[in-house]
Amino acid sequence: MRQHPKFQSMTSDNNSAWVTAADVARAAGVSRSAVSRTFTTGASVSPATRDKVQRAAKALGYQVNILARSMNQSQSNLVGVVVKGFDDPFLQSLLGPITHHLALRSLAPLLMDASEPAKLANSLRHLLQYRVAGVILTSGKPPIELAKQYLRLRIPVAMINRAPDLKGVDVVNSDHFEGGALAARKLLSGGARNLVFLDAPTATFSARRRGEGFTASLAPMAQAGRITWRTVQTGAATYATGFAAAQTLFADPKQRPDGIFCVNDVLACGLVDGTRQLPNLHVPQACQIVGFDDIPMAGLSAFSLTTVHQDVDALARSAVNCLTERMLNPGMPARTLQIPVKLVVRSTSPD
Amino acid sequence: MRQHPKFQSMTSDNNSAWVTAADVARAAGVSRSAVSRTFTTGASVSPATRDKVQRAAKALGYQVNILARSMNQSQSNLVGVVVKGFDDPFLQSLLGPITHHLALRSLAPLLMDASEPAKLANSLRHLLQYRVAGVILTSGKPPIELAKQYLRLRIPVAMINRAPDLKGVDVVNSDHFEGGALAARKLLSGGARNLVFLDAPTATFSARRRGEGFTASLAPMAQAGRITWRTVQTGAATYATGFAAAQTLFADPKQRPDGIFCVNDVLACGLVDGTRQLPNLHVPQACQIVGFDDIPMAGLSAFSLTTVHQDVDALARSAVNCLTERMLNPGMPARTLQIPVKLVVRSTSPD
DNA sequence: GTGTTCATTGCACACGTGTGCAATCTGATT
DNA sequence: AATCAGATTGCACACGTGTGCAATGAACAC
Repeated sequence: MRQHPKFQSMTSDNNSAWVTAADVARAAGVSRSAVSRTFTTGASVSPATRDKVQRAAKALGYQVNILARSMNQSQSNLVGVVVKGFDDPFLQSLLGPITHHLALRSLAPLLMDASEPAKLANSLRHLLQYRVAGVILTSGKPPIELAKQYLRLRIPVAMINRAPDLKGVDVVNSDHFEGGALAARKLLSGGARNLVFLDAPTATFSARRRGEGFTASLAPMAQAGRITWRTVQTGAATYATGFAAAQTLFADPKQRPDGIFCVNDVLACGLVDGTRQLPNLHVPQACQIVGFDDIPMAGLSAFSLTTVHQDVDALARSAVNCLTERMLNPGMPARTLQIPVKLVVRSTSPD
Repeated sequence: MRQHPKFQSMTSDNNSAWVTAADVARAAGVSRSAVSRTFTTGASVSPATRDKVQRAAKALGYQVNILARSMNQSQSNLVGVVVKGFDDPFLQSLLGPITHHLALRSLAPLLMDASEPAKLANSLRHLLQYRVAGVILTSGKPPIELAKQYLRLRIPVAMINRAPDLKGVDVVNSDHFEGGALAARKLLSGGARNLVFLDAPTATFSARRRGEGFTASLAPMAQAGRITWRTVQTGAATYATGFAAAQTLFADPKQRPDGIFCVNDVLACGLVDGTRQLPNLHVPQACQIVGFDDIPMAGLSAFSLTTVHQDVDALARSAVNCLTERMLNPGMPARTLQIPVKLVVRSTSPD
């Protein structure tokens, strides 16, 4: 409820609760501009007035109104963070670093859920209303017409682990291909000769690259006839699916795999758990298992999974970097960054 | 970089990119007020003009500037969500529902990390700058002087699973006491006679209540000398700690517990895993284990943990409810809500 | 035809801030 | 002492929106 002008004098002294720069100025005996400049980095204020202002501000409990500041320069310091649901452990582990690196640049994350694809467009529209300074997409292909709008408005967009198919959008990816290759080489050096790539039907860019890296490293020996390998499609990439896969993978005694590369850790952990139920099947002696992501669960002694580690901190840092650099220089050509991965050897593979 | 007035006519036609209500008004041939009213629920606009405006808005890609709206009514529709780090699986599972229920009321979560206690005060100060419509605290005791400031500014604050020791702040808690009692009764009915409450040193309100409920339910039989029980303090409440606890708990063959209540699931899962390494110790035959929280990991077949389920959706919904009600009626007396818990029986207890 | 009620519309002000411009002040140099 | 350069300050405008108030117009009853 806005105050009518004629009543304003009655309420301006207190009550309205929110302390404004004008209040501080009055208390400190300076102009409102001085207050503004005190709280603006790089502005010209004498030490004396700055001191007076800060003293008064502290006494009154003044906080700069970021909304007003944002409107004035017609851009907020909010960054939209779009996630697909909150169930995926890997995306969860991305959230902390993103928040951290945004905070380092005094940006704040505005969380948006786009679990259903239809929601994504709405999320992006909502973010537009907040005049976000940028957007980090951890999933979902942005609707093309909205992407153009973002581009036209010069709002930086950065995507993590997504296909670099959108012009003008920075992409930060783990080196999924190399990760797949690492997994393949580890399995081979561990003695595996009948290999399986356990894949899920959601054919994401990351998953595809992992598979490509895996099979590329297998190709020479496969062509020489020294190993066999096949891809097994599961249901959704869940723990339960991985658990169930143990049954089917080892059902045929004549065709038992001795090395399995899972497209991600959730699937792999389920598989490890599932193999425990099977008689005479010791991991890693009878069969090695390698996962991907290195989510916290993979490190637990219940699974102790050998896996390909994604550097979530570097992913987050690079994405935020892309945003801030593009904020300063909107015309900058789009980049595609590769973040190195590394193999973490635990108990589901020898050594 | 703001445009100088004399150049404005050169740029106003396009370029500035952001479409304002004035642009829409011009295109639709109506006043700017009409545009504003079209996008304000409950305002008075004729169907004819509303239609013209919406058509023009769509054509120009107009999005209401929420920052400007917020400033005008001197309150944003951002809600601060303060979490302590992003590692705790239970808090992670709270994030989704909170976002969801906020979105239902067209509020957006502004994430703030307060992993170090010192950060908490800063987080709350930052939120003040955003003129947040409310704050949800999932951890950390708010500094008393800042709390007063929030109270004075009539900013609703809701806490989840915290001690209701702050006046004027709504608190939503799971019924930890009853949860502890449920665990005790389950263990007793399963035949346990030498009980242990596995606690962590972080003496949070939730943990204390769980312990109190547990011991209260044990008291009668303990006084009758029919059972024994003790509290065992571990290190930090982590998986590794729980894993290690298995060794020490069963070290003395003369004093082996046959029923253990863990203060949370992470600890319990570690313990379950740890007991697997011990010879001749079958869960649940030799020893039952009950956890608390029902985090996703507890349901995995690797642990299949009997545990006390917290209704995260109800917790989130209630917290958001408290906020919105208090936004409408700031003077409302503070409430303390109890959310029922329920026992989820899995494989670490009989039946 | 006249008077009355009510929905609709436009004007203008307010929200709280950053900042260009001109005026003023400070201190050093000639 | 006079001059000048540079630092500091205040004024006023702009950011984009919501809304009270008065004016306009339509619909309706007599």
